[in-house]
Amino acid sequence: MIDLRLLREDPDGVAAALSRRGLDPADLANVRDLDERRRALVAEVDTARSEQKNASRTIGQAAPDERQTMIDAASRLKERVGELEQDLATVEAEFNAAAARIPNLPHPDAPDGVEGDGVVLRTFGDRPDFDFEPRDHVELLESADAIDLVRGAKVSGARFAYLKGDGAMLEFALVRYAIDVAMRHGHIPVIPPVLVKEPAMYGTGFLPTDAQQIFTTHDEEFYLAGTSEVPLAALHMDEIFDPGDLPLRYVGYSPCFRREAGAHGKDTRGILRVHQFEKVEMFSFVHPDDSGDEHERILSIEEEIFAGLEIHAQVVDIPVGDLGASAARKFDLEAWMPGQQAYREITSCSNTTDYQSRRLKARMKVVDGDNLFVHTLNGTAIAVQRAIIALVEQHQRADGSVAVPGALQPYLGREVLLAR
RNA sequence: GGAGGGUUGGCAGAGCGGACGAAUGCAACGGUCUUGAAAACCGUCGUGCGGCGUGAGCCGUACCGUGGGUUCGAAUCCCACACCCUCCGCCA
Repeated sequence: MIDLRLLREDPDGVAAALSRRGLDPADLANVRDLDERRRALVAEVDTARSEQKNASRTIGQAAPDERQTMIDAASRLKERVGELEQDLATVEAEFNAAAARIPNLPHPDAPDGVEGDGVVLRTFGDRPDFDFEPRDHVELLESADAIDLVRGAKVSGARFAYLKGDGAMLEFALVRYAIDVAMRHGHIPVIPPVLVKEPAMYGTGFLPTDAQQIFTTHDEEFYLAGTSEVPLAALHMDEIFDPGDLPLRYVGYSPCFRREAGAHGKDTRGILRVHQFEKVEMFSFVHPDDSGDEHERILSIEEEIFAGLEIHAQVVDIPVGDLGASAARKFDLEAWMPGQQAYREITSCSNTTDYQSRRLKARMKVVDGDNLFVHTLNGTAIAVQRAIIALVEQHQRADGSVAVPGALQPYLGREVLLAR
């Protein structure tokens, strides 16, 4: 949710910022109009209710013979209140629906452009240079029986896979490695629920905008979280932090569910884009002044994790046109994938400023003045399936086996993987 | 799945139709006293929305699990749902 006070005070500034990400100015004008109508009606309702309350208050002590006329008068005021309340409810519902669709204001430093216009800030690690024809992850994993895509499709359909043998063990190792790094940086480990109720989805900004991307249960009582960002953010919904509680940092491990509607025919090979994957996700609640620093901090942890895995990747500043509804700024790590000869997204970290906290009502106590909405940030520590692709493709050897990077060896108890 | 009990401010806990945003205690915060601290005493002490001063403040309104209903008036009465606790069944 954007800041309505800011929209009232500086409508042109807000419109200018949001036009960078392609919002129709008419949508914003509509919200402003509904907000004004809403406020006018609130004043009317409050006044009417005040009159009604005063009228009924005096009835208690009134003499018996006066009571009936007073009750009649109060009844008429009651009707008036009822009518105005209905008008208000209608306008408020319209207003809420319109306001919920306005995305967050982009950070001034976020680059212009749409998907593909990202700015590469830096790269790390060495791009592997093979003296043989590199295989892609499907060949590498299938030939070592570390993955079963055919039976994944038989049981669950397209975009599902079994990880087995070394593939399964690789997941456990990567997850524990990533959690350990995040914990070293003060993040509290969490296994969150992944079936969540509607308020958690609205609160984090995935609804209403990304409805086509989300699985629901048959009775539609639950939504399947597409990332543990959802239950981690909602963990503190409707709460007021003591300033001493912040920063509050978590690292969650959970499966992630995505419909991938509209991605038909895209990335159909292997496990790059699947309906269900596992992810270790960092999440922070911070003082509003600190979110810029926290964003850099989370990004640096991601770089530490992948540098430790000796994976070559680039850091990309994502353009405003490619931001999710709740993000003000986003950095992705894109790893080199020899099987595709391309850099592909393996992590993503976003500063959502006060957009989620405003919807979730996660605030911070302020002694002199209004309580502040905290800022929230999220970032991938390990997206298991994509990390596996980058790892096996970059560290593959001529015989199809994979050299395990030093940092992962203690977790795997092995120096070589996928050997036949 | 069956039976019963519960849900009130940060916590504990009263209130069961008429001035209740809600007694009281604890915690917290400010002050007096003290060399300092404790104790004692005095005061403050929820959140949202709307408005005014847009400065600490003031006014109105809403909120006693959630949503409906009855009533001139609901924390208090009625209905539904959610969650928590206890017991039985099932289960990892």
